[in-house]
Amino acid sequence: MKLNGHLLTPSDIGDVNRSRVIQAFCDHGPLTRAELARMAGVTRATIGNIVSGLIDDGLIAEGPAREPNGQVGKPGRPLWFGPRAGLAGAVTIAPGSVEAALVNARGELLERADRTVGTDADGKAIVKAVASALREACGNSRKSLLGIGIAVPGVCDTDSGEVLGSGPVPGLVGAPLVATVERGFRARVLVDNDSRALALGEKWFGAGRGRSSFASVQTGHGIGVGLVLGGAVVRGATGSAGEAGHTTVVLDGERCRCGRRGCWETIASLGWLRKEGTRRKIRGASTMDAASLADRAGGGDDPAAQLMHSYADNIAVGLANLTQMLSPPFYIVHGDAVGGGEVFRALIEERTRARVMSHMRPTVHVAFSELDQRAALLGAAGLVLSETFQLTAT
Amino acid sequence: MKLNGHLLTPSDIGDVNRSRVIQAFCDHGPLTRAELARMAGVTRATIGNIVSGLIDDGLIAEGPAREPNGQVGKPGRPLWFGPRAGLAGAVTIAPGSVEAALVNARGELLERADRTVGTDADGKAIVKAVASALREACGNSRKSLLGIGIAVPGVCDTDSGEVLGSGPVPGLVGAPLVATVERGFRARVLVDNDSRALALGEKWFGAGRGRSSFASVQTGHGIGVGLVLGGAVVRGATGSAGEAGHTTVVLDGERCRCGRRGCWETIASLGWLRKEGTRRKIRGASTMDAASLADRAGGGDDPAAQLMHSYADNIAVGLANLTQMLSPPFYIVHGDAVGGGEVFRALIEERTRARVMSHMRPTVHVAFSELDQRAALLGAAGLVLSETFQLTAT
DNA sequence: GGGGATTTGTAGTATCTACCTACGAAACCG
DNA sequence: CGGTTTCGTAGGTAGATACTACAAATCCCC
Repeated sequence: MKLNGHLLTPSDIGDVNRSRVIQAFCDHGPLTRAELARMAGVTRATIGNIVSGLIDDGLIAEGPAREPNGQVGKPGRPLWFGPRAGLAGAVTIAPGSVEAALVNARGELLERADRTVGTDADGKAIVKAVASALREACGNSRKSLLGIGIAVPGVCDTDSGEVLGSGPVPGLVGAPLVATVERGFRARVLVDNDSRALALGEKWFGAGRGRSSFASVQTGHGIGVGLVLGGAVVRGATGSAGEAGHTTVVLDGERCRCGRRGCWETIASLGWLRKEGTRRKIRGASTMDAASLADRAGGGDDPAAQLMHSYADNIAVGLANLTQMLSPPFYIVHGDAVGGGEVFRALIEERTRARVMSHMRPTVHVAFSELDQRAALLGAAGLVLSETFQLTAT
Repeated sequence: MKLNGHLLTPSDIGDVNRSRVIQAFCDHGPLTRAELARMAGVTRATIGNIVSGLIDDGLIAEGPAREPNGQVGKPGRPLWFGPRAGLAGAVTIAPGSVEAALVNARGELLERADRTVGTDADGKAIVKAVASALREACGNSRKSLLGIGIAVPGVCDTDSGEVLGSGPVPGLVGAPLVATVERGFRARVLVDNDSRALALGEKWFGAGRGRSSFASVQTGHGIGVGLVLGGAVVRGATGSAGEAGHTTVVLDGERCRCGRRGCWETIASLGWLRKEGTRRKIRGASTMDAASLADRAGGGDDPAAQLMHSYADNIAVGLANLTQMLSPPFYIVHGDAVGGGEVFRALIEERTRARVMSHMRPTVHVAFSELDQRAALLGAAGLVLSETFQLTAT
């Protein structure tokens, strides 16, 4: 029986304020003390005290004075993360492969390493590959890591560090992933679902910067959602939130690979696209994706254009449901759909707006992620940053 | 451009800690300083300082010393809200009627008043009825109100105080509700959607006490959801979150009153129940509800039992979708379904578990609200408490 | 009946933090 | 070169909890 997460102590307010300043650096890039003070509505002296702590820790460094730009007054000294500040180890695990990286607080990937494993690899083999790739990417920086983040395709409980279920990489379930890496690197190790990691990547390094609420949507073979509400990612009981791909949108619809019927995935995944393309007798449907579909639709292929419309509309069904339920004002789409380009993005946005109640239409905005293939690794690093610099919402 | 909601100041930590202590009193009832200190993991001296501020404000009072109960040591003095502490005005607006009450921090309804208005009343008439009912319920306590909370059926933006849309009470849209009441009572006035208000009522005075995340589900003619995640209610952009009744669960299903197709409401509302009952040729279907259905099913009426099963299963479709998406560990059901009693509750819980992925089944718990007809008014009061005692999540 | 043990609530001091005011430093302008 | 503007910093003040020590109230046991 605890009182909501203990009480605040005077030194907590320092931690919180330092965290907020750090987030401001992530959101806005280099800033002078005076700029920070104006943003926060406090005096320059206060900001000076706060950043002096960060400078002592080596997280923040003074850049060279900005060249005079015609503005009167003493020019400010820009502050930002040093190139080796806020180092985090980042790992992504996918069927058949493991990737690791060393990421700094600027969101730069300083080192990368990957390993291939058998698609039917057991937990031991995967953990070994993770440790090996991490050693290659982060070995020299082991001492200065804030932590190591691991993004896993499947359900996992970040608090306990357990992987509870993973369709794509069954060997991971129950594997001593966190414990082993923690022992080997003597660093804090955090594991999370890959869709949520993508959301955290966007929050720290992408289009989610400065937004307190948004949804990140992974498309492709499966659909997963990472929700950020009030600045924090929603994990749910035992980390099982975000299985949006397996929400029912067609009661008594097609059988889904999860065993249930009419899941969103059954009408909005690559699997559906290819099957539907085949049914509509479109050439090359069995290897089709959003990119090739958009190409052909743009080239005047009418059946392709119609199929693209259906694909966007089916994706919009789930986005609309999310909007009705939670009304996050912003969607960041990852994965296959991004290949469809601006035309496809606009189509998804338009169809989503059409599918929500009229008064919330103006609030719907759909963007495609610009983090490309770095997204997953940045997400794993974001996991570490979010845990290290915990922000108490106002 | 602001730094996330300003920085924390030393005096903020007092506010936060006082708020947390207040929430502890709501969650656990009367507590001594020593009990609070143990819960919070701080010394008794610290708690003594915190509560002394609350005692000075008149919010908390020392009760009579507990009678010695065989435990050694000096007996503690229980502290709790005084009977006239934390007074809030509470208003609920429904088609044809307005209800107001004076509620204290204990969750007791000290005064009540109601007014009837025409179902086609315009904004002016409704606002007048609200003011009149409030004067009767809270007139004498006007000076000591923390604020006034108003629960409205429809979409409303709590920040701006605007009612943006209301199917049941169209006259409210755009009415100067908040401004008028604020002027008349010189108190802070907060308006929110009724489903979210129910959630806040449960959070402060019901089964939501002490839970950081849960979902409150209103059943009956329409379906609305109030989500509490991390201690805060989810409002979404312009307050439009919670329209779960209008999420698509049957693609291309029946036309819904909202104009779209296959909304959850089309298969899980009283309207569906009565139509389906008629279709199945069940006597008295046109006025049937969960209570009468459960009665007849319990009396051995097989068609009724089957219909009840379908009703529960259809409600479970939406709860399962919520679970897949957000995995709140706890559902508190209000409205018509509560009439179905324990049998119906167990049925909904069982069907929801059957409809979610296997690993999250143990996390699903469905409860019926025990706040009965007070729920809405307590929710309106909870709105005031939540705004007054803002809690920063850990 | 009385001493010891246990628990409760309250002083007083130390520590942490942001706030406020004032000041030197560095640029622009005329 | 002086005036103006802006930037960063130093010193004192105020608010809050942490810690230690102490008086008070009850039970237990001899």
